[in-house]
Amino acid sequence: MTTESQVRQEPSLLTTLEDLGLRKTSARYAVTSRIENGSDAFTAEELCRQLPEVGRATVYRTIRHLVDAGALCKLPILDGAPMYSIARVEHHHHTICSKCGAVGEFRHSTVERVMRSLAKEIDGQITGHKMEIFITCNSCLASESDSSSDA
Amino acid sequence: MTTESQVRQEPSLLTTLEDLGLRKTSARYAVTSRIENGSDAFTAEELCRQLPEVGRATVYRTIRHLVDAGALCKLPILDGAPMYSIARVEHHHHTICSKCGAVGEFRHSTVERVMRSLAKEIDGQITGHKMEIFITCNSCLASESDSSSDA
DNA sequence: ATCCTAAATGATAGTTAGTATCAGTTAGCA
DNA sequence: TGCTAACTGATACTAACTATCATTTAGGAT
Ligand SMILES: [Zn+2]
Ligand SMILES: [Zn+2]
Ligand SMILES: [Zn+2]
Ligand SMILES: [Zn+2]
Repeated sequence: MTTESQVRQEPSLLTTLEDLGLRKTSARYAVTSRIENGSDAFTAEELCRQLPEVGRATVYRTIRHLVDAGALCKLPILDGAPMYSIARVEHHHHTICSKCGAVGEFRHSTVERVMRSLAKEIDGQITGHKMEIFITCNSCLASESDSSSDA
Repeated sequence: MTTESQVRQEPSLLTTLEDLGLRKTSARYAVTSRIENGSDAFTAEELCRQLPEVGRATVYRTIRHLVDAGALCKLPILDGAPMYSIARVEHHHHTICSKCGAVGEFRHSTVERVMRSLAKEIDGQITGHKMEIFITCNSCLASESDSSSDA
């Protein structure tokens, strides 16, 4: 009856920081809860704006800790500041809506299998990979068809 | 006898710019030939340093034209300025050596096929994808095994 | 060949995104 | 309750661009 889902409660980002041996401060509480309560991917500057009571340096430092710990993904959106999103699954890839910037996470064994098979084709030793799928998300598709019906 | 390779000569980056309706200037000649004669991927700032006679704004502008035209790839190396490399194949992906930054290009139909099959799994409409494989390149592997033999 | 003009250049100033410094504050432990 | 290393945040700084604009130039017209 003591299933894994009961034992392992969702670890908050603040807990992640504690587990790194870092102190539980009010600034860190503010940053991590803002990230967890926010609905989507965000940039460092956005977070700074949303948390004027926390110093910029602290916001950036906290993000860096979380990225290093693997609790946040850093997504390089070309032309502009990188976005961050909570890493919910260990190894995964991202979908990014080119219209609205919504970020999704996915994992598919086929992708991983193909990666392994590429080892033969590629010179040197593979140490990792990254992949982003660019999409127009459903809500952007919906609003697109709205405006096209006006024309 | 008039094979395609004879008709279609390797289009230089300067020609790419001309084809965009841009003028053939000495600054553009300097930038494009430096890129073509350089051996590997480069950053914008590197190019500026190598071409002190060309204004920074012009270097950046020229790079942007070439990226827009698809003649250069812009690679987001996390933490730092993006690197650029000449796009030799239409659609392709990159290998990046984490040790020395060497950039390679590859294309494999399996990857593209998997992408198409992912359409079912993913919400929204796929518009494109990107993929980077991180490697330790052969020359970095060689120098690694050198130093380990010292220990 | 020379003139004309829009295109291009490059010095400089400005912006954005992030890092370093460091005096003051605070968490967590004794 | 006090101690001290960890942490904070104001400020200054740097890196990587981007905007401005007076000056120069490519390339077509004559
Ligand atoms: Zn969207
Ligand atoms: Zn993967
Ligand atoms: Zn290498
Ligand atoms: Zn592809």
